[in-house]
Amino acid sequence: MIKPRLYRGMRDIEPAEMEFQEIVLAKVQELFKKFGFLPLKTPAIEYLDILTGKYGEESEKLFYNLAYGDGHTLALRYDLTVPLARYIAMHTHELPNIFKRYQIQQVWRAERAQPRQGRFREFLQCDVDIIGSNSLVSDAEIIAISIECLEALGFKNYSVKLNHRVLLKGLLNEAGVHQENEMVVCRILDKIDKIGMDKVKAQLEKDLLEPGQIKKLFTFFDSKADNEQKLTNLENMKLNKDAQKGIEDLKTILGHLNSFNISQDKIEFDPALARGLDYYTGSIFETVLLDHPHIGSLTGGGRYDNLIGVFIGRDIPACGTTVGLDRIVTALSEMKRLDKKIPSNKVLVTILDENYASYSIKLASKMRKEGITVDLFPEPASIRYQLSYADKMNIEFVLLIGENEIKNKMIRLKNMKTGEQTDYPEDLIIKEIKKLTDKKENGKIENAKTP
RNA sequence: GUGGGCAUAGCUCAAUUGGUUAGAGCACCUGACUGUGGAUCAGGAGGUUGCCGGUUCAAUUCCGGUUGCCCACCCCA
Repeated sequence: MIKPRLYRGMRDIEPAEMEFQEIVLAKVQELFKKFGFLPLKTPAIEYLDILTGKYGEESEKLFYNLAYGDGHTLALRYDLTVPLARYIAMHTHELPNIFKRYQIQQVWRAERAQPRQGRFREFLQCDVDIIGSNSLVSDAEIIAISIECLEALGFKNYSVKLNHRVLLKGLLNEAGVHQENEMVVCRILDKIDKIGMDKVKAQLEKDLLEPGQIKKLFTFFDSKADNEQKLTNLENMKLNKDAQKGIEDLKTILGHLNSFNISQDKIEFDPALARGLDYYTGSIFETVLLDHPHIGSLTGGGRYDNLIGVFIGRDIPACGTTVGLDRIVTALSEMKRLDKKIPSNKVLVTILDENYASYSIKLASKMRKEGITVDLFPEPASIRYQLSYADKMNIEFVLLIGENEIKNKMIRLKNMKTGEQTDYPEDLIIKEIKKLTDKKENGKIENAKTP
């Protein structure tokens, strides 16, 4: 015998959770379509050199590398953005000048799994990207779509953090931070919210920066004002070109977001936000749940204007975000929005007698043609056995079909909730069932807790 | 990758300072109920106490190792 087990970070998504995931997925997908995005799928496996050199050293340690007999070096995709860039590079001439695509597929990362934080080694990402435009309308639209996504799923207390890579670079330059220290400094700065200003200062002082540099840096980050004010404050400092470019971009994006009718208080300009992936070149953003900080970001993205160029030697601007579907489901289930028992509007058609199995099959088929969801019991068995199944499956309506029914030409309908049983002539039974299940379906829609 | 905790029935957990046959609830199966589920009652099945070694007359309990899981940090979706 082989002990059944799962590789760490992998999980089975069981029927109840899967049904829930499908509801969430349908909403997300509908939204992407509404924004005019086209679907795309790419393979799980890519050549290793397609993936390397894009994410940064730390991330690339998390690739699942595949050994294969023919000597090719392969890996499972780490995200959906680089495969998209590869796809664009292979099809530049056929694609429209602006290409908006959404993609919903799994990605794999060999990091330590942590279910409570919605963190797995295999997880579902929903990406939306706009390829081919420099316009900051794209950045704003991508942020708008992330927000609409969360709104559609019923999230309320979230915040979109927004920053700009060029601005960040400019600010670090102003403070004289060496390039090799940039990432480390960013990472520490990022923790201002979590561990507080003083601890951050202490960490920076520890053989990284001079007190003078730290003082300078904090003139940029130490601000409680609103977005507009923060940006204006920075602008008034007359900083280097990079910083100014970043500020200008962010102001423009915030302006467009206004036009998208996105309320400004959902967005927080955070000059310390860095984000991990190397390929970002402009705006960067992510969303977090204020009540569930341990879950980390639900969405994250930014502008990456020279990623595609890596494959064709000519830059094509691009901007996009990913929506972390598994993480969203984790968050919703933590918020108790996930109803484990999804009400069923199925009808169970029983087979009580082997001799009349064909009658049950035919009736089930007829009902399905009428649009009724029918679960046909697969074998002749005792009523007890089949009713107990219906009970476990939360099925409300059961059709009893056995010798009595065939002889009397009456089908017995049992309501599992009330225990009531009524006999209907063959020609009326479908109509009756349809009436009952339609009613239930409507009630279900009216009463459905929006996840 | 760093730190901490846990490991006993399918699940959730008991088992006195180390002491006889490792228990309970839920779930499962059978019957009361030969055409009626949930409720009740009676019974049944289910275990190499993660694995390997050590200490001891005796280990679920103590020690060492190992594997797995959980939590936090890091990073991220």
